[in-house]
Amino acid sequence: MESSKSPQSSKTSRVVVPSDTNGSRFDNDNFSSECASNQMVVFNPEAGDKEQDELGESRAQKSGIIRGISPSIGAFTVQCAKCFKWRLIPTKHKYEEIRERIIQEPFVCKRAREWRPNVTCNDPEDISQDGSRLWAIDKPNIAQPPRGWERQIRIRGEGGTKFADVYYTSPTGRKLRSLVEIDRFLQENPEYVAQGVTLAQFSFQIPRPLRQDYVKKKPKL
DNA sequence: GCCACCGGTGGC
DNA sequence: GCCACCGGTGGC
Repeated sequence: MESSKSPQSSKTSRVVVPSDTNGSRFDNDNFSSECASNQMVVFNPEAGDKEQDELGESRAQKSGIIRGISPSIGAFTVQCAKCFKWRLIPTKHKYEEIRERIIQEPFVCKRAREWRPNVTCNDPEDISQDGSRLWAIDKPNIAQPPRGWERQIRIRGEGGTKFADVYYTSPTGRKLRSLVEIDRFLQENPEYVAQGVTLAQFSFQIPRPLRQDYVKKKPKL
């Protein structure tokens, strides 16, 4: 019944998930063979912000991350490898720091004490997998961007041919869309190379949508 | 005129 | 078949 999703005015844009359908599928059904602890997610809070009020930290996000940096991504959250609860990460920088070594150092609630002194696996999760938001599963172990550079993820609208785009903004404000462009930029601006910036510090891997039908299937002829 | 966004495709 | 890359363009 869900296979025939009609795009309905995708004009509404944004990346709000239609909700319902299957909220239970992700519970603990089984993140299955895949090691859930490796998965990191960014989500768009657009649809609901109830939980936001209950969390003191989310305030900082609201003014900081959401506003100024990326309208597409509302917040960053990581799943505890032990209890499987989702913990909000207070800053993008911290998120990127965790993501960079998520495989070698799986995230656990205890680590959230860096910004939430007494949190444990017994505390309720910061955010739940209800269908009210768009969840994007990020790729693990992506290098942190060089100092002064910013890596941005833009989630595309539902029904498109692609889920998201990644681009980097240089310290000078230049937006770069591919490794080819990065490489060219570095050649034209050797001072960054002198600072130690290398191509290996960049990745254009995009996250995957939790809902597979978010992206339009191939046209098929 | 610029740029954020989306679609198309060539190469793997 | 997937995805890295880039061209085109509509909205500001």
